[in-house]
Amino acid sequence: MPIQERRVRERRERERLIIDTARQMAEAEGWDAVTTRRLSERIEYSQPVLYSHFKGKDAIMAAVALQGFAELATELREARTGSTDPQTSLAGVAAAYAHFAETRPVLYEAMFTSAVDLTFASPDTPAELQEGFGEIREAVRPLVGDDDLEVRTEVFWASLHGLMTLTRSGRLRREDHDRRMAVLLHRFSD
Amino acid sequence: MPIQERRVRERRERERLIIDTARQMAEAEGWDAVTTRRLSERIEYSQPVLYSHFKGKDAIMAAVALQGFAELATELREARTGSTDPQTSLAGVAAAYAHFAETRPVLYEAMFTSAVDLTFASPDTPAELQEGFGEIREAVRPLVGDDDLEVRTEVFWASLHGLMTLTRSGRLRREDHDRRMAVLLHRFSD
DNA sequence: CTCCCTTGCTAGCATCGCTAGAATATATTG
DNA sequence: CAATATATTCTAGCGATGCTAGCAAGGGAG
Repeated sequence: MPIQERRVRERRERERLIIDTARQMAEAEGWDAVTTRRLSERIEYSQPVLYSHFKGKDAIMAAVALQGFAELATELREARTGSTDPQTSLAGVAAAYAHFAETRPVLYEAMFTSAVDLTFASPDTPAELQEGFGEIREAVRPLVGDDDLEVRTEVFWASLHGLMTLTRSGRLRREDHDRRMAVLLHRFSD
Repeated sequence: MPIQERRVRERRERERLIIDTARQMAEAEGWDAVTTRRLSERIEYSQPVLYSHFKGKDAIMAAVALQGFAELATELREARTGSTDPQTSLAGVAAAYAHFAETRPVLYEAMFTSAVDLTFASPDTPAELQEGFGEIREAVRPLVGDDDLEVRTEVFWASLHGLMTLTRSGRLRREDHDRRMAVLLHRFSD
């Protein structure tokens, strides 16, 4: 019976609509403006349908965050494979990461300062999350070898993350961004 | 007329009471549990008195955050001056920073993930904020000299910050913390 | 045609940050 | 001392929030 199929397809499409609309609203007006009421109004359904798809608002943000992780991973991959020289490759990855955080602040916020229910470093970690970290790791590998690769990657990533969050919250002057990136890259170029 | 003096004194004491109570509640139950209603109940005053002292809930959190910056600064100073060897001194500062973030998560949250209205790197930056940064800078100075001192300090601090925020949100396995700290210190020890 | 079960809706709960305006206490006058 | 003026604090309520119970409509099965 193809009716059932149509149903599940429509349901999937509506779930996608919820995620996309939530993201659009957040990018246009910030996450605070994404209320369940306004979101349900925008998708032209009532509030409770949101809860038939997601456990709550946090779960919707987490779904948007997952999209963000996927996009970040592909952009990091492009940056990494954009050069054969390990130095430039790592610099490209770092720049791509920074560019992502700066140009998609709402996505970055959902990915890191909220969305606590997305587990990391765990067997059931979503693939999108592991990919992004993997790209950074593969960019770091040619420079440091396999010794402490995982740990070094974590520190490099955390440094990038710290730089971007402090920059975005006004803790670091934006005009010195390039100099900070240069220092960071120099520190991690054995 | 000493009556006026008593008044302003009592008012100062009540303001202190608000801040201390807010902090206690946050440390006991998290910031979400610190509502204006519950806070006013705890200090045995009505809600509007909070608004005669602070512009809003954010301002109360900012006041708590300021306490946090002061405490962090003194702990960093103790760690820095605890050793004459530059290496151990910097390691001590880093460990003290990490210890602060881990043992006072609620304070750290108010200081960094919220409290946006506290300006940094600005002439009107509160002294408490500058002191903390200053301690890190003075710990970094013996190792790197005066070249790019400011920028290098910013990167070192951001790395610490990134490590702790990612750890606290479950993005980094806690059991590898010491190894990550070792890597970070090694990276910044010329 | 009737029953049923899925699906979506209306309406409402509890709570939030915040505030207008009444009420109470304190101080300053006649 | 009484009366007015001035702070100060409270009661009550506004407009939101996330979320949910319980009802109505719709299509599929017998």
